[in-house]
Amino acid sequence: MTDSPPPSPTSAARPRRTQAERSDLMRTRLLEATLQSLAEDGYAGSTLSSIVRRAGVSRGAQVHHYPNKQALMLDAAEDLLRRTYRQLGEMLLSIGDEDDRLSRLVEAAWDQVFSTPLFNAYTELLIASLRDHDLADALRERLKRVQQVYAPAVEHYFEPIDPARTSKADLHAMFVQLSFFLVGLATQAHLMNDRAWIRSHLDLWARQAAQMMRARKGVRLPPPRSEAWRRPAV
Amino acid sequence: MTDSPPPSPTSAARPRRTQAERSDLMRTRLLEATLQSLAEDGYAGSTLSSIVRRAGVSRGAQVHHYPNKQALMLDAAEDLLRRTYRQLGEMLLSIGDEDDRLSRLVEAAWDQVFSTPLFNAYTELLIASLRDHDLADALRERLKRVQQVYAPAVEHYFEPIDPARTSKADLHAMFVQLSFFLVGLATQAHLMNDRAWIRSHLDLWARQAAQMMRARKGVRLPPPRSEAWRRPAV
DNA sequence: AATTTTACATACAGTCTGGACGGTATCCTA
DNA sequence: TAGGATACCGTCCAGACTGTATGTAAAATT
Repeated sequence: MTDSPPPSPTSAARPRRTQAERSDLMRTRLLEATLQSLAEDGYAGSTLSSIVRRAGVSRGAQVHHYPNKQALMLDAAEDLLRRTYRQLGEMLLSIGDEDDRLSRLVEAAWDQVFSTPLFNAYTELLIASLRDHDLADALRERLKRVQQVYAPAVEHYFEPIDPARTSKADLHAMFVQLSFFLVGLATQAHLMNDRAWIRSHLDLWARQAAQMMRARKGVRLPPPRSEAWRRPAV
Repeated sequence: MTDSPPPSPTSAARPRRTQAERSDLMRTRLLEATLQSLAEDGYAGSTLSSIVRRAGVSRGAQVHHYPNKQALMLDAAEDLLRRTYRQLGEMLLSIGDEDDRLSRLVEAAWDQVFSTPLFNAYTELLIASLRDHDLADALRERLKRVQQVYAPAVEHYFEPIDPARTSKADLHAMFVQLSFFLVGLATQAHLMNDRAWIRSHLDLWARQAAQMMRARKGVRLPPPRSEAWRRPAV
């Protein structure tokens, strides 16, 4: 996958870029600025003018790549979910193989994903999707992908304590529930000015989940990566 | 607390309204329209023009009672939380004294509060408060009140199964967690097109909570109402 | 090297928003 | 019942936002 700079060895002193390079770079800058803007200024506050200003490009560049605001937002949502996707994967890999895997996981999820500014952008898109059905479709579609990464890892790392009482479906449901809890927390954490308080709630969830499931013994390898994992884009 | 209509017995054929009556009615109409608009059109979509149109009043009336948009929104938030406050109270009273009080409660909370359009308005205000600090202050303040209604009811209706393992604080925390879960659900339910799926998640929470707590036996009276309950306004 | 296509820039048009203002109707008080 | 206060109305205005139209440079194609 290492692409060596082909025919032109004087790439250092080359101001010439291929069209695709120019486009890619421009799109990247626009998406980055859009997500930052969403996180900082919210959905309504993210006007095209402000995004372009933030990205340091002209208004014309944006309109060239994205014919209207919705197109930009859709692509930004796409990009955001792909990032979150990767981030959740890295988070899963970062948790060790100790017995307190549950509490480690929930804390890592909060620290590395749900409490980050980037996740604020997701929240904004989420609320906006209540009324923008195209956006809702895009989010729904991508959300399935994220769950595909999530799901196999659950069974890889955890098992029911009492299989008679707790089904595998329950196990998965627990983590879906966790994600909802974390989303709810993310939208209201700014009203609860206590950091330790949040910790204690994360811990409570872990203790509570520990009554239904436990970490599998001797699991040292990371979970199998789903097909969708590697695919770079749609 | 029953206020008898005082000196004027000919109130039926009286087109004259007192100034206070006029103001109250106007404010009520504006707040009602604002909350409806928040729920249907979102925070950004709730412009003064649209609100005024929805309320069927003039632009001047609004500006007379609320000098700027923020004032209107703050009062609307106030009103919304007071309504939610009452609604949660009624919900608590509506649950019976059977043993499945837990699952009844979580379903009632979802059906009667968190899944309603009115709660959408709350969601909008919540996200808006991420950037509007005045709004955040107002919400934070009022949220405490709601929790004051919530808290005593918890201990009134439920008790830990194993007091050695589950503290009263844990009990309360469980319900805080429930509310966060429900908020998270409310913001994403439109992406999960399955009604039964939601039910099953509510049920899972109840089953899970049932491992830590149980309904107190023989509790037939409603919980003691906190001071804040009756107070009509700030 | 000429020409076509793509990437980017600037200027402008139409719409909408929030707030201000001048005027009128209704109510209260003395 | 007269005069002041309060409630309400309709319009105007400056700013901002989105989308479009037009122009220029850079790259690709022939």
